[in-house]
Amino acid sequence: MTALPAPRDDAPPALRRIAALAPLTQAAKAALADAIGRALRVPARRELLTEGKPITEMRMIVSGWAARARILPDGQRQFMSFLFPGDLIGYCRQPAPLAVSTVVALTDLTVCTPPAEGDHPSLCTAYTISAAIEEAYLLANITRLGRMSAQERIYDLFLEFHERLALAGLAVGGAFELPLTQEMLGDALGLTSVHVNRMIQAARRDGDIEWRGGHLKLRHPRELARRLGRHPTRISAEQ
Amino acid sequence: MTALPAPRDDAPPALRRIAALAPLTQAAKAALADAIGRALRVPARRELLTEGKPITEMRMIVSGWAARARILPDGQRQFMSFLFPGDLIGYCRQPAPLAVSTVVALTDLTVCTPPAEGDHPSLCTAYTISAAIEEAYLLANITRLGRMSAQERIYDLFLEFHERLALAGLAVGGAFELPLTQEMLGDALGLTSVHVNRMIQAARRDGDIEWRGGHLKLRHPRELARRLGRHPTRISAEQ
DNA sequence: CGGAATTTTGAAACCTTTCAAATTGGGTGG
DNA sequence: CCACCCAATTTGAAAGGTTTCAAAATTCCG
Repeated sequence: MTALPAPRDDAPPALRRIAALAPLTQAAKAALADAIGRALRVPARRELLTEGKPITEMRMIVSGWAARARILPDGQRQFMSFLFPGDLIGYCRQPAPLAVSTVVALTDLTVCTPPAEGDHPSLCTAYTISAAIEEAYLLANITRLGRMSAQERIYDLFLEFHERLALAGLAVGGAFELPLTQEMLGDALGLTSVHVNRMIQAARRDGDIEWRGGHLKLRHPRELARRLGRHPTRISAEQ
Repeated sequence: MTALPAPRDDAPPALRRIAALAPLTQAAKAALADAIGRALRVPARRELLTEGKPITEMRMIVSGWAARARILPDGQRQFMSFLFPGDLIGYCRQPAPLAVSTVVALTDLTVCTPPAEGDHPSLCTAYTISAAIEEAYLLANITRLGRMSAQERIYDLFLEFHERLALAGLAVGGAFELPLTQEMLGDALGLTSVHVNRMIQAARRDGDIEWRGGHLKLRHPRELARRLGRHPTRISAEQ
């Protein structure tokens, strides 16, 4: 009896995510794995892109969390979206692109320079799908900010984290590492850290979440999603 | 003495906008003008795309206003962005795309099917730039919703309208046609129509705007932009 | 001209922010 | 291994901005 080739659950999260977006050829997988193997460290707080400055190179997050942000004249900060392993940074198609948002490392990161689009058509498809998904999450953030209460915003963002991290194999059973401060959550949700804190405490009291030591567990992700009327993000009819 | 070819200020606004994004070949201009000439009417309130449904064809707004929207389970509506003459609808690169937002006609529209990307490389560039600009305006909306007061949101959105309409030649001297109800503004700004109304009245009292009969005039656009710390949207170092 | 949609007004309730200060927690050096 | 320090979390009270719910006034359109 011969063993079937087992699905590689031990593949790097970044590779897992990209491979989940579009079927990759063996060559494309190898090229991406190679790039990931040569990833470099970036310390927390460092900017990978700065709003208004030219974008010279595409990057991919290999490990850690980053955020797209805008800084207002008065120093306030607004996060546009979060970036996880497998997410692209500076993927643009127009000539001489300028960054429309700053990208900042929220934790210590490792980032790599993924294979160029031209080299592997199957990777090109995955990059395109990745960009489309990212736009969908921008829209989700607009809806959160425009139409949800503070409590709903927090739950909805946690569910988004869960959905996205699961794609890279980084969330199991409603639980995942959450290396954010309550102030960072506030920067994403348009709330003060004080109010985020109060709503988190309410969520704990209600038995909806556990969050200690950088580890978050959603007690009833399904039921929470139902309460919020939240649907999984889909951008393509395929698969 | 021979007359120089004068810039065609009488070109259709949609063509003006696209031509302003990237230099177009004569053939591309002709093809686009031809498409615009065969535009069709779409009545107000009609949906041009529906969230979750397949996208079959690309469109371009020739005249009128539309919006990208999401409808929540409880019937609330959130506008993601507005679409003006020269803006693209359903321009996607991934296979079998599904609409991530509904697109609804806010006024009676005319829309056309613009030339496919493959036919004119210069148009492809313009489409790409158009998509990048649209993303920048999504980010602007996130910042508005997350970090601005009601009054600031209204001013900032009006300045965005001015900037975008000017590109198509539809705004002069700080004034333009604004065919929105205060409820629609609320749907974009995450506010109730009642509060939009109160803030609009305050803006009138302060002498910052005039708005009657669908016609809006910003009294001091420059000074208003300065007060808000608003910079023009730039996505490319070229031009 | 009539009816529907939109704008306007008021008062009270509600959610979120603000400002400060106290407490907790994690990491570092002695 | 403990003490210390800084960052992050937590708490309270008061102020503030926005929503809610009606109802009235106005405007637009057929």
